[in-house]
Amino acid sequence: MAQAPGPGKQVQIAHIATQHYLQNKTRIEIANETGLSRFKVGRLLDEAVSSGIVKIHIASPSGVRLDLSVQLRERFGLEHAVVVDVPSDADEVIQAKLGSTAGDLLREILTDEDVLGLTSGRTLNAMARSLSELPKCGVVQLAGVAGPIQETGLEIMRRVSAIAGVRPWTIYSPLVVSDAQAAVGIRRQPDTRQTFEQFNKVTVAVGSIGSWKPENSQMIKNRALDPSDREKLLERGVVAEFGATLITDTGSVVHDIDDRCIAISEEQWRAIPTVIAVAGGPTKTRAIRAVLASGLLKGLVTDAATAERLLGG
Amino acid sequence: MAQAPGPGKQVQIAHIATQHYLQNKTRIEIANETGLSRFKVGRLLDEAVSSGIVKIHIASPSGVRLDLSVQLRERFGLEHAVVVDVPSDADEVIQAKLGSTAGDLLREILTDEDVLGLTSGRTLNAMARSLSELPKCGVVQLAGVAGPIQETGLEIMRRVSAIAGVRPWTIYSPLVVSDAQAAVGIRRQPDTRQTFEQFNKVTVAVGSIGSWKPENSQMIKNRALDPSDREKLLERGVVAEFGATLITDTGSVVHDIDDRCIAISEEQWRAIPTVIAVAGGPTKTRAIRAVLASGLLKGLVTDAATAERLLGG
DNA sequence: GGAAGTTATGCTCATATGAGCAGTAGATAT
DNA sequence: ATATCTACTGCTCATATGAGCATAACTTCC
Repeated sequence: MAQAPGPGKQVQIAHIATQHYLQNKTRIEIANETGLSRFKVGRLLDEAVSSGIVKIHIASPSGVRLDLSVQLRERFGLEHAVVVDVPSDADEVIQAKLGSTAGDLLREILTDEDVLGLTSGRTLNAMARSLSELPKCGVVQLAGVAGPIQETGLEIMRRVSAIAGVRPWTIYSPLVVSDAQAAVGIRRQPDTRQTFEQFNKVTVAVGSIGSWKPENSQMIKNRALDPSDREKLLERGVVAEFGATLITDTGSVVHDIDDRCIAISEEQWRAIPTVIAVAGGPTKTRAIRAVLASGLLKGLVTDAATAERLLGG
Repeated sequence: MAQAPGPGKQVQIAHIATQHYLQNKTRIEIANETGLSRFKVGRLLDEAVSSGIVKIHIASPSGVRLDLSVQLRERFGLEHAVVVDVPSDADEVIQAKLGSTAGDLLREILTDEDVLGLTSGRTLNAMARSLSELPKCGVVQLAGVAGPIQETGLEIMRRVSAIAGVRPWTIYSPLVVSDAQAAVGIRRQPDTRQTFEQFNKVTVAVGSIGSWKPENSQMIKNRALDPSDREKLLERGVVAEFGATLITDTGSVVHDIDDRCIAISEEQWRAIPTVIAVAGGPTKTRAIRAVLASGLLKGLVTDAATAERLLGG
């Protein structure tokens, strides 16, 4: 019956493992130097790993949590998952870090043949602020203005298109309006109509996620949604919004107010090859999980604590 | 000009490295699954290691410091080097741990075709106490009694030979005597003479190391050595003793009192295929280094702090 | 826009390695 | 001491991999 190896054998294994794993010697070279057969060297190397003498792990030398990123990507079937450590749980700090990370990811992904679509939000504002260069790609606003005027999609659009060196396709409208008729009127305006016509050309889209439960969203605060609207939507199970697309815990899309939103539709999201959400923090976890469940996403940029909650649940 | 990879590429590398190093997939399997060439997968795996994304290290799951053991073995050209952590720097604690580790090593190494030679000392006494089984090998005492009666080679000999199930070859004599004539007389006694005749049959020897500078030695306290003897030997550069073999910092053996010692000679040590010293602690480091420099040793059992001092200096 | 320099890719062929197997060695039971 | 069982070793042959090279792609300079 096999026992735990004694100290002498452990040191022998460690010595052979050092030569192979740290000094890149082949099993045959090690066999020649030690007088053992290459089969025996192979078995000792297998034992080095199975016994825990050799430890191999994925480190994160640059601040990107590669271990969590790989797990997130496999768990949720994503093409891009980037998880970063953040220095604090404050929303502003998380948004700044996620924004700059998303900017780094975009610089890697985009070519001048892409058309970039953007929603609004503070995280995307932070991303826009961190960017210093982009290829000369198209830039399209995917949704009307959700929040207060100093953090609007307009500012994001201005910055990003200036860096890319192109004219932006913008939407001078709120995200939600009072009724469907008003929305029809807005969509009919020439500039807005032309921007909407660009939606089917978008190849890479980046959006932030709004949380309805717990409430951490610019859209839910929009005055065009009165308290009874909100109540109804919450009763229908809405916990998240992505652009103006409302999503429940199970990933179902709620279409109740589609006709009065000035934004990309669910169907149009699904037609874009690469859709990346940038979101994090304790209050956003449920909403992120809901959007992941919807199948809309091909990518996610988030913080480590959120990734752990997503992976743990 | 090559830059640090962006987050997307880092995650790609981490994903491929996870599949290869942690899930044991071949480069060809990974290439098939990712659509990359096997050459590209190979290059990314190389980059995973060179960039620090993959970390491989030698761990010590069992308490034997394998990393230090391998370094000691390579640095000093030893066949056996075993380094263990000890819970404290107290001599008794170090001796107990080193003794039990030496016992584990002996159990691994010895067969019933070996003849085991032993010196005396508290560390070997601890080793003898830790043993619970040995093969039926010969057991030979290599040196007379150096220290106080309750920690003599006699006790070690009794225990070890009882465990091995054999009659021991003993030496009922002090390690050093007053003059060469007395030594001749002692060596002429039948039992002692027969034990000396066994020295050339010893295949594995284990000894502790006495330190003369700083003073931590049973031998130096022996009354047969008067103060002027000690003074002279210290002036000759003696810093260590192994059995009764006196050694300087450069590894030279001092033969001044060989003729009045009842112990194995330097020449006889050198004829033994496997010689292992068991010693540690702050006061023994210089002495251990000296004995290593002598070339007498094929093995060493020591503690981690001592190993670090030996490797650092 | 074209030339020159640099970086990256996929290839060939020799070498390294793995998996299943037959034979040997060691351990246990009688 | 012998028989039986278990563990270990070295082998064959198919597959995996590496190193140097030629070619392609990309970047920089004019």
